[in-house]
Amino acid sequence: MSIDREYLDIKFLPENGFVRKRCPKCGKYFWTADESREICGDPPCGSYRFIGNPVFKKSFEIDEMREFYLNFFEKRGHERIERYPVIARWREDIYLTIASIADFQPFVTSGIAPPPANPLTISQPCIRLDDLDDVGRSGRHLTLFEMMAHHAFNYPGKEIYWKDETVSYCTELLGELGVRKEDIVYKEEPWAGGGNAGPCLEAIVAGLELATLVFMNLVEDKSGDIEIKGSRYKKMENYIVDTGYGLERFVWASKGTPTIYDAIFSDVIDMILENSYNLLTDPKTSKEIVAEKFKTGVVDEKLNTILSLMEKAYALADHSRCILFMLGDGLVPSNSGAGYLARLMIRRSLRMIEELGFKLDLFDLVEKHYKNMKFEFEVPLETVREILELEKVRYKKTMEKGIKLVERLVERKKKLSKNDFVDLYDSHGIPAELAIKIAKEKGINFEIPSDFYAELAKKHSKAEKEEKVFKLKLDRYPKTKKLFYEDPKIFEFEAEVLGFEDGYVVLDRTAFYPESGGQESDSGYLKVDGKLYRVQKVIEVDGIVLHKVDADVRGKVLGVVDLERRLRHMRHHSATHILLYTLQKVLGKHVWQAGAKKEEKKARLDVTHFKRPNEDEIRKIEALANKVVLENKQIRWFWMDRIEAEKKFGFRLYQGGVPPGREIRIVQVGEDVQACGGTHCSSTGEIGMIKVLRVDAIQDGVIRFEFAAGESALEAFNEVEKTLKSSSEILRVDAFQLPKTVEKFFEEWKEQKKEIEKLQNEVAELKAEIMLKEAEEINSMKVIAKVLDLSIKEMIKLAEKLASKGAVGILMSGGEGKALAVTFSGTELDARKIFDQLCKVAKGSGGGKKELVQGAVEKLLSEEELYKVVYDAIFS
RNA sequence: GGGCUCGUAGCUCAGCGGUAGAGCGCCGCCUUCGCGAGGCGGAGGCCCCGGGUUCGAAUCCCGGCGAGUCCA
Repeated sequence: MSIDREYLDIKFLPENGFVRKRCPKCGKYFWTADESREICGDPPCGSYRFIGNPVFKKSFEIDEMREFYLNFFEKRGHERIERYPVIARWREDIYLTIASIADFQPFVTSGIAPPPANPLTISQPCIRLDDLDDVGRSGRHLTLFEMMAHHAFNYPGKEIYWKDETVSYCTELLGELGVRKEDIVYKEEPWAGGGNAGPCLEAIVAGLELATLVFMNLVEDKSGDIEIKGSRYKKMENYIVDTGYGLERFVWASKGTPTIYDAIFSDVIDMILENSYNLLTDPKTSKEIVAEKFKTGVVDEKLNTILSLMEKAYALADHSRCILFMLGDGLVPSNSGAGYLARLMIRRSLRMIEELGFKLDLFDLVEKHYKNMKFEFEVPLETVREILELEKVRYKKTMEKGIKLVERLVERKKKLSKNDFVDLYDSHGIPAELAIKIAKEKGINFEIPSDFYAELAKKHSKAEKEEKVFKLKLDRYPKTKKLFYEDPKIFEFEAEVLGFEDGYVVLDRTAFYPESGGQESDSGYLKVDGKLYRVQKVIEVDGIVLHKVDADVRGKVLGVVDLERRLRHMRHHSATHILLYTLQKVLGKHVWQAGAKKEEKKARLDVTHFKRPNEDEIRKIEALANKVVLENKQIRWFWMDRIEAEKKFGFRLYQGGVPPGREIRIVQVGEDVQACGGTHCSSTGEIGMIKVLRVDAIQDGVIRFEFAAGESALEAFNEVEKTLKSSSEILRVDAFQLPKTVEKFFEEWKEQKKEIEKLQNEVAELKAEIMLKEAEEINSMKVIAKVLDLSIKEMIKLAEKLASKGAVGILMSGGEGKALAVTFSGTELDARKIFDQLCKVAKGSGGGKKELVQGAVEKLLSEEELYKVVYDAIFS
């Protein structure tokens, strides 16, 4: 069925008096029960008609509206589901939760895993930063909004409900709120997102799109036969009701306020207006000006300043709400990755606070939202405060530095090029507007170059990286049986060779652990007919384990895993779980794994945290981790249904990434629970001990812990001890005296260096005086030509003194395979000319200035020869 | 994940192949009844670290460490 025809089989619509029309303005089809309606009414084909004229029979607050909605669907057989975090931990393809359906992609929507309930209803907070610039200005854009939804997941042979019921629910819900069906427009608008697509009806009331009813039955496929918004899709076996009802829009429609912001967080807006120095009018007047704009679309020029500030106040109210969810759900601000989105929002807010002259803190607004919203967050408000405080300090520092930079630039160049503007923003974080303001204060006026933003965009548009694919055809092999999952302590096994592909042996079963989850692969050997073949590397592709071996082995083999290496990996892997658990305990719930690697000699764990832990914290972390080791807790692993595991343990499971499939492997180390495919010790005691080796900030917001467990820890200790010992032997002091001794030596070294310089200076002065006395005089110039045994530095010093006393000449000293030379002149004669003359006699090169030249020549000359060079230079 | 910028005196920075500099701060002296201010003098540098190129590197190239910033 073509996508256009997908709408024709919805019986509910014609049965209830809806007719299909085509909008003459936008050319799109829509359904209406009002026979006189000609246009779809969706802006720009129509305008908002509910402002000052609410469309519901009563006005709702956010909490009431949400409860009304969820209750409506609960009464109709849907199970209510708790919200998911706004940071999409269960997804690898997006950072933020952008829709309620995102909660169930990709495993539920693709049919691999069952939904947590079916049908279900939820109100999911979502963050979208695509229209960031419109927030505050348009009156309707938000960065964070709640998408209320009901979802039904249909499978072949098991349908819950489909299009008819969905449209019927929507009509009924709106009816209960007081909207006549004649006032609803269902507009046809194909939908696509997150790898899925399908036909969709937008429910529009009084010009406002209140809900989107998506009938998701397509999946992205390069060879698919349906094209939507530039991508190709094919039909899915299962089909899903994916609805989205904008909670904030419902509240807005129920109140009819000038903007959506006034409807949902008016008290936060009041807090901003009442505390902003730059908004000189009283809040009431300011609001009336805005109301006027949205009612008539016309604004008095003189009020533009107030309007622009009001837009900022609205945006700030919005941003602070978004920040609360970002930080509350555990996002740590950073200069890269998902954390940058948090920093972006915080910086925008801080800028607006400055522009408004808001005298309270960003945190005060965040706290106000927190108190209003009654949401639960994993990260405590106190941590949010600390993070915001740090970000504020950082921002101020950047701005101060930037302002000085612009001032210097303007003073020196007296102008700013387009490149300067681009560079200031891109490399130093100074927006063009600010640069212009600073330049103005310096008395120089600029405009933002017209193509400034285009230039920025150009700098950042780069070709997409190519996909890395393993080219081998492995379809014909069955998935390898993984013995290490049955027992991680199987180190010898018998297996059958199934094939040999490009240097890799495929077995029917294996105890070799392939590289994954940051754990390096096993090594060992395969024994065939008494011959040994080294297994150098083990990888896994689509469930098939590949063993890198030099020879094409066949038949039955005995596999022997390198025991020592594997045990070390297991200790490091179990230790990683303990360390992460400890870090979350000591530093807080915002700590998430950002990467990990387990090797033979050491392991490393990267986690999100907003500042470098101090020495005390590190020792505390280390001590607690070792306590878990000493308690010798049991380590267990088991397979579990993915959705059930998520329900029971939360998304904290997905520290090391999101494993595919319906069932996931859970590893429990003491109190810590994670989804993990690695091999582990059977109890924490087997780890022996955990020693933190070093702690680095690999980027803002990400801290790297390098550590060693078991015998590797011992080796690490030995390494340090060895270094300490050899150092202390050199200095002939006890190791404990090293810091004091080294400091003493360093100080002495510095002092002596100074002393030597002083003495050299004095010596040069004396020598210069003697030489001057002995100098020959030609054309009333004192000429000196000497062969000495001095370093280049000493000669330069000497030459400088001679030149300053008005002499000219050459100093020369032997070097390895060459001769060092310095020419100098305290007269009109150019020392470079003397050096050029010198090079005519002995090949060499050098350079300097008129008074002093240094360089080297091929051979050492005699003093007579040098005199001649100087004469020639004088008389040529 | 990718791009860009920066590491030089206690601080803010200049220098960008040819003997390490400025302003502020610090110390001493002069001027003053004293303070402020001014004048004169001085101390204070592994020019982030390690390689390379070069007769010569703070300066150019490569690698590392540290800081900052923008984009996805």
